[in-house]
Amino acid sequence: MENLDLKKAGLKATLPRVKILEILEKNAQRHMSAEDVYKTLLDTGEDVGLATVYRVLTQFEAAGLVARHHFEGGQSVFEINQGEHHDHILCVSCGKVDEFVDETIEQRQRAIAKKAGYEMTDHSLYIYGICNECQKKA
Amino acid sequence: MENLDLKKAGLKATLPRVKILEILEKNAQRHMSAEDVYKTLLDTGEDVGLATVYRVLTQFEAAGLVARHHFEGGQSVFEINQGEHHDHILCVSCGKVDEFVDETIEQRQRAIAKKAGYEMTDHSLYIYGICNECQKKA
DNA sequence: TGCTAGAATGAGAAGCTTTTGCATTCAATC
DNA sequence: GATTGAATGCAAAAGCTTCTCATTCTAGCA
Ligand SMILES: [Mn+2]
Ligand SMILES: [Mn+2]
Ligand SMILES: [Zn+2]
Ligand SMILES: [Zn+2]
Repeated sequence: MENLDLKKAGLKATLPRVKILEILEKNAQRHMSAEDVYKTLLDTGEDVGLATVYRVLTQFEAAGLVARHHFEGGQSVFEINQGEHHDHILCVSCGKVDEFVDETIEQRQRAIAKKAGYEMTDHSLYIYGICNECQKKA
Repeated sequence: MENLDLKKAGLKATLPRVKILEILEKNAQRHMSAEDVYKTLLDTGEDVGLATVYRVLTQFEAAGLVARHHFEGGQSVFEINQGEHHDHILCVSCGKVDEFVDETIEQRQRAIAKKAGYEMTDHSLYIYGICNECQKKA
């Protein structure tokens, strides 16, 4: 029940918020731009404004419900926050996105931050390359 | 002599290109946005258009003369490409930027890409945190 | 269940960064 | 110094995101 998650996050259970959370949970596409979410809403027959999609996604981010990523090439993309942190590897040719967790890297990052005198708050790591299928095509 | 670098890169030694390369080499600020470069040009009395700054920086990037980074929060920033690749750690409070190289992380990234079936072309790693000075202020 | 107050929404305008079109200017070569 | 294609400047436009404000809706309570 999405309403509970929203309540827990201190957000009123409005129709746009419920629907957007639903879309992100349904996971048709794990990483979606605001525009993607907006189009999905329209396809579903929901009449929600794009501005609201942006507002809601930002609120979800602040509430910790979703994570925002900045993949190369422009728009922010969002994904529902379930389970633990992970990083991404992307195909620059077809746009495929894979996820990974590497504890060694996480550790090194913490060490680097500490050594540089920073109190680490966040980090972002993207690996870009050509995926298997795209290599074959070339 | 900037002209040589430009020639080597297959670029005509035009005034905008020479001046922009100069600015990036002079290193007043290691990581500059197009706007930063533009303002510096104006301050120097050079009458170069912002569009040209963008065009030139993109050409420099393609030629390998500069690296483009996407720090959190908007504009692309550029830095002259001297020496080897490095990654960045940024203060989310004052904007300070530090650089680091970690061979362990570089290695792990290559391993991850390989394992995922990607031919790695690039990667970007940003660590965000609160720097020493900003911690004291808080 | 009906009301009310305040929060949330939709539509469009606006904001920012970056790119593009085009007439003009310039760098390189002869 | 003249020639020619490349480079530039300006203004317009594009793309993504945020903001404004009148209207609608949710939550809480009578
Ligand atoms: Mn992900
Ligand atoms: Mn750097
Ligand atoms: Zn691919
Ligand atoms: Zn700081």
